[in-house]
Amino acid sequence: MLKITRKVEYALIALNHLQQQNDGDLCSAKEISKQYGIPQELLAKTLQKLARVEIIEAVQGSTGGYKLLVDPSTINMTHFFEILEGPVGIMDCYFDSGCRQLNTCNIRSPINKINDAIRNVFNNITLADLT
Amino acid sequence: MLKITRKVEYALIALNHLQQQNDGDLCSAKEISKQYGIPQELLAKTLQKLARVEIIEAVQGSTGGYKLLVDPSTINMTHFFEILEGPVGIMDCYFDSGCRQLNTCNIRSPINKINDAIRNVFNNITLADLT
DNA sequence: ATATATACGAGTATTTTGATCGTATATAAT
DNA sequence: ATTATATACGATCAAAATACTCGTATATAT
Repeated sequence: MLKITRKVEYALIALNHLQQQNDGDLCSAKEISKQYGIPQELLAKTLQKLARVEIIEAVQGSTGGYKLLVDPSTINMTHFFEILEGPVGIMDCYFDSGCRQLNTCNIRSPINKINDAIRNVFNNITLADLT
Repeated sequence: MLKITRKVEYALIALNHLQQQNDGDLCSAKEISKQYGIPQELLAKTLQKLARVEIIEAVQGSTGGYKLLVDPSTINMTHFFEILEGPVGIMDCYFDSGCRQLNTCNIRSPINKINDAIRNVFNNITLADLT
């Protein structure tokens, strides 16, 4: 309950790693996956997603890899999580409307307050806080 | 990601309901499950757990049911969640030690800070805030 | 050409969560 | 006493989410 996924975990580890590189230095998914003992393909997929939204830059080819493209202090965790996993909240009813209990639900308002509080926590933590 | 479970959701709905009863009035699991459209057996199991830790009282027999046993403002969400689901945190490494990445992990300290922030949010919300 | 990198859709495996079932016990009402 | 209806609880089954892998394509330095 209330756990982040491996995908997010791996992304955070990788971004921390990229932050510690000298400017312009590339790191491959293989390299990172080996160093931290995480599955290469899964990490690669996640980094590809981050490359698509231009948080990191992907360089193809035999000496390719990834490097940071933005100032990490400008990316907060709510934003980051939502790139990888969709809306941040402790219940789905907050976002979509497929809930059969919606009409009779007696905890919507407090749940919304909790959601706001959680999102607020994540809004105030940036990628730069990882290091 | 970061979702509470149905078990917890159902428990919150039920406790909200119990809070609205006149003092001493019992509600059965069946009654509550019908009113909010939630599975009776699952709700019952959850209420049994809460009865075991004496947050609610269970009365057996044909006119039995559950009623609140404590002042809801004395039970915070961290405590409540942990009764039903174990340790509150966005990653397990914070609690147990089965993680193969522990030694090489480069995000332990920031993860711990996030955990503390999340737990702090839940520490400051009580069952009484549900109503 | 070869080796090695990213790109990405499809597919499989595992784990977690959600829900149900069977049986036992308690108790009010008949 | 019997019946109806409650809780108690372990076991089990089903479904959904998550974690991971594979195959194929493309890019590029050597």
